[in-house]
Amino acid sequence: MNKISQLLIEYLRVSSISFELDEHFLRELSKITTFKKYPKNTVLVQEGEYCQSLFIIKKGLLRRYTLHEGKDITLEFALEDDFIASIYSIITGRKTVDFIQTLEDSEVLIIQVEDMKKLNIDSQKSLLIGQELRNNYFLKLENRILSLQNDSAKKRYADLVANQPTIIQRASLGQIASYLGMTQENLSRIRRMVKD
Amino acid sequence: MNKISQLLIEYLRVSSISFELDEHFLRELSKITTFKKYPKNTVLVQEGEYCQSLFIIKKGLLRRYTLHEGKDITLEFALEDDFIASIYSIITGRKTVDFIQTLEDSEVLIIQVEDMKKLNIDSQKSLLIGQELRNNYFLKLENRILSLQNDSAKKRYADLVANQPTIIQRASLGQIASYLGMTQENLSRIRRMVKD
DNA sequence: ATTCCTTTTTGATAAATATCAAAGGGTTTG
DNA sequence: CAAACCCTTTGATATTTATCAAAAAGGAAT
Repeated sequence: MNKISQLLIEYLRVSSISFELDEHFLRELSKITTFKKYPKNTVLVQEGEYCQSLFIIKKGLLRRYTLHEGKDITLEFALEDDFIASIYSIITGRKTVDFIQTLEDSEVLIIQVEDMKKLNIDSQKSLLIGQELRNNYFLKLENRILSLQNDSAKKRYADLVANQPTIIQRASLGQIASYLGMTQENLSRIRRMVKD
Repeated sequence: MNKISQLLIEYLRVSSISFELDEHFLRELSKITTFKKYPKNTVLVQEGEYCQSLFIIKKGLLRRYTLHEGKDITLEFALEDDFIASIYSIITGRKTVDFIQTLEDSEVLIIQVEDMKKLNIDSQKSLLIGQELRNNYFLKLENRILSLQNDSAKKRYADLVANQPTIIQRASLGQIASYLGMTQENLSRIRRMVKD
């Protein structure tokens, strides 16, 4: 068993995927998986690219963002044992409208989704995994919508502190503020209020 | 070919599903599909139920909503040839936290997702359909997030008018306002401003 | 039409958030 | 060390949005 299989197994154990994957499947999957290290602030994916890559984060912190009317808007943070991708591009086959960058020195596993079709594996199994990934993602998005739709800026910040406390320390104020749908000045003031 | 098959075929043709379904598949699917009419303001699904139903709307308008801190919050509208469901409950198998109601006299096809497992069909095919439904849904949610995260109330309203103009006429002000994440007083004023 | 009920609009005011400009605090770099 | 840079904080003000209360406008039933 090679290093990449090992890392994949670790990922599957830690992540919310409830699947038991057999050795054969893992061996096949590891064939199309690469392991890479990137320094802080590296842009892995850029607007306008056709991006079918799935990044599984073994170490570090990544961010997906877009330019909405010229402004840099954070769409998503992804920590150790999360994955991140331009799902829009994977689904539609069109050029991505997002960027993905590292916010820290990071180590990732990269899987080209299109390569999965070439594997000698049970296609049903990979469909089921895809289904589970989509399900998890969906639950995240629904919560995010409810929060943006109804909660005050203060509440949204408090929820982020409660649910993803390390992001507060590891990302910049502006990146967090845009993720929460507010200006960085407002977030700065909220943060001060909460501290006291 | 019975009436339900007919309706299913129509749905598949009109909706964004890019699938060609063979007769066998349709015949099987129609076995577990029922057709029902409901008068306006009927609650089809209630918080606390285990709900595995998928509603395909042939006529009318439905709304999914939840009680968030006591307030009625619209999560989704669904028109003719949309589908609507408590996807949370389907995914997690837990009790739903949402309600689904008709806003007009409506006609729907109902499929119990759990029944699909019993069908004598190519399971790969049904996985692929599920995948496509999830993909479409995902794209909707991403747009919704971007809008709630960045746009002003005025812009959110304008986008709704542009993208789902009939909802403006068919749902009540309060239902639309909560969907857009604002108070109904604010929406009332915005609407007046836009008219002039 | 009259009553009753619900929804929408309006008004006055308060609170939340954005904007713009400048100052402060670090860190890196020459 | 000073200069340059980036990020964060602070201040003053404007804008947006929410809140609360009441009036107006529609609909449905009698």
